[in-house]
Amino acid sequence: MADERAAGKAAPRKRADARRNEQALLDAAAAVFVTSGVEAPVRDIASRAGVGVATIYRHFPTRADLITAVYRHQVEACAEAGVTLLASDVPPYEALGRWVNQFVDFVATKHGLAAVLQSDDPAFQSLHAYFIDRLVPVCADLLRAAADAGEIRSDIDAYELMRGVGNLCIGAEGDPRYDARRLVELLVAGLRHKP
Amino acid sequence: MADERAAGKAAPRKRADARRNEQALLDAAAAVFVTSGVEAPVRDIASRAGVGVATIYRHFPTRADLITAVYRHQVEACAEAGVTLLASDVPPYEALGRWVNQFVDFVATKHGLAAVLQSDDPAFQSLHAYFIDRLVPVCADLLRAAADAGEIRSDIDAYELMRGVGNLCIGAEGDPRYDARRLVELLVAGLRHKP
DNA sequence: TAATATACGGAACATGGTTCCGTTTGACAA
DNA sequence: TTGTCAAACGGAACCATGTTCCGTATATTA
Repeated sequence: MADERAAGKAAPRKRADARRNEQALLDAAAAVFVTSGVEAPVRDIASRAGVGVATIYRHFPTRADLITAVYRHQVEACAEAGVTLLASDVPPYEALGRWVNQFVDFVATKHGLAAVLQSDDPAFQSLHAYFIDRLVPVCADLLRAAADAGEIRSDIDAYELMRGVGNLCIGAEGDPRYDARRLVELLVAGLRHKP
Repeated sequence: MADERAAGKAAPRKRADARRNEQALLDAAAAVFVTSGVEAPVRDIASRAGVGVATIYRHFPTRADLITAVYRHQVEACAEAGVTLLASDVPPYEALGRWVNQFVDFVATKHGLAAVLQSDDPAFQSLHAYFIDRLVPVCADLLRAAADAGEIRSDIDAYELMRGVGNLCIGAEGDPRYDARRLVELLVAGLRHKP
């Protein structure tokens, strides 16, 4: 957060139009993501924001940066919710289950987000990394607590679980026969079977 | 299988070069899929087969048709293995588990196949449909047998389970920290928890 | 108000799927 | 064997999308 000051140089104030456009882009992207999914054409986002395409790249060097920026708040909220749950008096396994459900509710409602999170397209690597960096430690804590309490098996890695849950969210929209929540519940229930 | 004869008109024998090219394309596609994944550029497949790109579309109207053709044998084998397992004296839940593992071994080793199976790109819809049509009924039988034997809960649909398993296979290659087999085991283990 | 760095827009480029069209060729009959 | 022609072919052309470049416009500050 204090990165630029830490670098020792006073942060040169951005031009007003630049700040305005950045916000317009975030708003436009958020709106377009809702209707067309996170893989919507860049041009759509640009025109919705009333700017040229280059302006997107000027503010968000990679597509992943834009997506990250749009969802940053929610990812942070999710991470914090995990910490809160862990500190609460909810039993560890239930805390884990609730937190995972919250994560699923977040991801599964963002059209295409889950797919892009697991995509091996290098353009999305940093997005994947951000989610992993931010959420895996939280998940690990919840997982450890439940394991320590003897409620679940202890041979599953938090990274692996997060990937699995993320994968289960793929295509969760638009197919009434597929309910990601139910499958994630199944997966989490599987944790209770000690090997 | 007897479709063209059923239509009443004698099947006009294809030209020799056409048959030759079709086979060359299947071979080339199989080889390219191994090295570059099923989303390899069409041009790569064409040049590997020594034909022009249009020849691909002439033989396989959609990309999905090509992929289907390449993997048809293995999908059939998988379906038949399920039938065999069901008829064997392996206990139903174990039969289900074994069959699912076999499916995972198949899908998770085909780079990009799992992702494409769940893609909402209409170009791949028929591929998705083929897998579903062929495998869901088999899965349903195995699932029902296990449920009837009281070994698992009975509120999970075969379609949903197959989608879940397929999803868990996404990105299974190239990430040593993610083992699709282990997660699928977890999911299947979750079936034993009666709700 | 003038000078300049900053930011901008849209054209241009790269890549990949798909279609079109003029040319080639296999099959068959004379 | 050769002539005919529908079948099949190759690759250029077309379209969509991500990304970069460059000439222009403008916010800022002196």
